[in-house]
Amino acid sequence: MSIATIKDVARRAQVSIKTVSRVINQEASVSHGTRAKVLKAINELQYRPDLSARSLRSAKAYAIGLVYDNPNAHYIISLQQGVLSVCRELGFGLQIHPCDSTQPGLARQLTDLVQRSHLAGLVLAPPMSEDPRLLKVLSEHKVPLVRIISAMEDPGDGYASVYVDDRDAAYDITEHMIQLGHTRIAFLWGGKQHRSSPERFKGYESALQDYGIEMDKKLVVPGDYSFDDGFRGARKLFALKDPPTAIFGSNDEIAAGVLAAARAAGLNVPYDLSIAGFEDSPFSRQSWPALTTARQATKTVARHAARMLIAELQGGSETAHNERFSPELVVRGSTAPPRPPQG
Amino acid sequence: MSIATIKDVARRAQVSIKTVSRVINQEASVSHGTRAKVLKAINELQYRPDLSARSLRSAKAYAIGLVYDNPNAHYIISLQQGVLSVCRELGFGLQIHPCDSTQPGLARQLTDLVQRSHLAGLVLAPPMSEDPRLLKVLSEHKVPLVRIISAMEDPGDGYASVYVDDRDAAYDITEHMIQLGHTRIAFLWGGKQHRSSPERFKGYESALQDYGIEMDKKLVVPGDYSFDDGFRGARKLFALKDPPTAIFGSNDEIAAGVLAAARAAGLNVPYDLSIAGFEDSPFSRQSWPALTTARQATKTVARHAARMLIAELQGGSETAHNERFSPELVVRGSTAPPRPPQG
DNA sequence: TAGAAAAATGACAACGTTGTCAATCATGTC
DNA sequence: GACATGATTGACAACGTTGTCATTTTTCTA
Repeated sequence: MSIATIKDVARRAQVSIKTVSRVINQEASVSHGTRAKVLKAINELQYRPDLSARSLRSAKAYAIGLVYDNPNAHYIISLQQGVLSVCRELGFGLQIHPCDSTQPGLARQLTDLVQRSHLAGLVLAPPMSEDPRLLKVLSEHKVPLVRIISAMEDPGDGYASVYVDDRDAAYDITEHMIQLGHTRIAFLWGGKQHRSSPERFKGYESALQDYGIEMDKKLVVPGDYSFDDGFRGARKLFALKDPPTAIFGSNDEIAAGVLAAARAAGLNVPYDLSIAGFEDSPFSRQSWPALTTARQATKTVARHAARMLIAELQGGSETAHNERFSPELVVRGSTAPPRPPQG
Repeated sequence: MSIATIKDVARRAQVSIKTVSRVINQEASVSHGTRAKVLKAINELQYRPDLSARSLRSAKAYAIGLVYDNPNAHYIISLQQGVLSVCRELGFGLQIHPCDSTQPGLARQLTDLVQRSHLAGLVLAPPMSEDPRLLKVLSEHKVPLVRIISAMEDPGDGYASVYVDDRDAAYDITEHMIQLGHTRIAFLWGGKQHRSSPERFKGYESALQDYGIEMDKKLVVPGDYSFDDGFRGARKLFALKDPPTAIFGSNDEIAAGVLAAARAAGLNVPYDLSIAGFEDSPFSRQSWPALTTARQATKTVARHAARMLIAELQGGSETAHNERFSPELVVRGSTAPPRPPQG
């Protein structure tokens, strides 16, 4: 049994190939009877249109690309799931493109990808979505795209974006700790490459400010979005004369490092030390105690990004509108009121 | 600036399009001078061959598919990374295809995928790789594929496979606990859908046997590859009159559940209870104590699977040879000798 | 140096689909 | 019943590439 083409269907249904094409593409002006005949033939032959031929001939595109560079498995899978769910819904294909954001030829690589694979456009995850130079090149090549970003004021050459309000959520987490009674709250920074890092810091900063707590610079530690930096940062903090009673790690992985360091130091979390993360990764649910964190809803965010991209292509609306998501505070067992002063 | 095609290159290099095609495809019999001229033109025009046109015309395929249904983010990312690294090396594209292994039309869906997207073949992850009915249909449709499996004797219709020796590794883990001095070692099962579950159990079983330890059926608990089942299973075990001193969870997620249950019950891991998992997921490294586990090297496995698939296509060797990987025991802080009997 | 073999090159069809445009058919109007 | 109108259908080119096969050029042999 060989593979059926549109010609085979046309022959069997006794119509022209163009008519079959019309039925497949749900174009108007096909009579009821003809459509039925064609559908019957398609069914009998188990015909499926060839994607290469289709995208070769047609100006329309039938796939989008998802571009990311992020070592975080859970985040990426969520992105993929979100984008893919929309793609399946709307009959689009998905081309994943993990890459190295620091690689020099990246812009070129992406324009090539779009061109060679006839992609309708790209969904860009951080940190690529926040790289002005990259965006400029893509814009010059007129590559349609939607950005997933974490800072509102981020310049984007007029590109549509899905904005995840990290600052707001970081504020909530800090506020939560303050309301528990903490005043010595440490902050562990995430990677400098990500726009989300300063955003989360700003949220932390302004919560302290709003509650009249002066920021102690010794409690603010630089680092990357990694377990090891969390571990190391926590040890530095423990060694202080006046150590913090709460630590806010810029993401769950950092918080995991802090948790490990706390346990290694014999500290009882949350009674000796409160810990919060950011992301609502599986780790945050499965650790003991489970981590207080901010739920990012990455899947939903990705879904919206994909939908916006496709809508933009089809509707052709020139107004690059943005959408905003605010991660939601999730309180779990890793945060509690500080121990009352010994006496 | 519009997009350059092979014609533009041919015109600029003053040769026929066929010659350009030959240069691109690195065919023999192109003179040195001509090749240089063509390459120059390609460079100047930033020409990149169109993948649709290429795969439409040519019988060769330029992409493979990766099929999985697995809720485990880390596992999937590793698979993707492994397969993708080979694809990039050899100039292939990758089509990911997450799916539901229990869905009725799956076989059809996969043959469609291969046909419509001109895929050269598929890499099948568990549990699809272990479903005889699915394999039968794919075999009938002559879909080239390589399976990633966890049981040697698994029938596969002559398909090549990469075999991960879960039984062996489970034996090692159990042996490790026995050598620490444990005799009451519990086993928490993984999902029934996965062939790996009975394999891991068999490894556990035969280690006990080899060391002359009689298996206590009360210490063997059914479940799925999930945190919750680990948590619940552990609580059941703790409630026994004579509880285990060590628990072997069929994967790291189960072990995470056990760890949480232990902490909730006030048990000190590893001194009151040893715990081991399976997979070497990030969790196992980041929990406290870090989990003793078996490193699956999924990335390497995936890389080999992809390489085998592509080699099979190109070499056309009919002998479906298999490859075997044995996960490696990783001893971390979650296992220790049992407490000496209280006196 | 003629002739043969081998290497290099090109003309053209073909892959399976959709776009363009013309042709045919059905329907309604007077 | 002739004509206009709009709905339905089909013939054919085109998308950008590679496969086939013929032709030209170069190299080797005697």
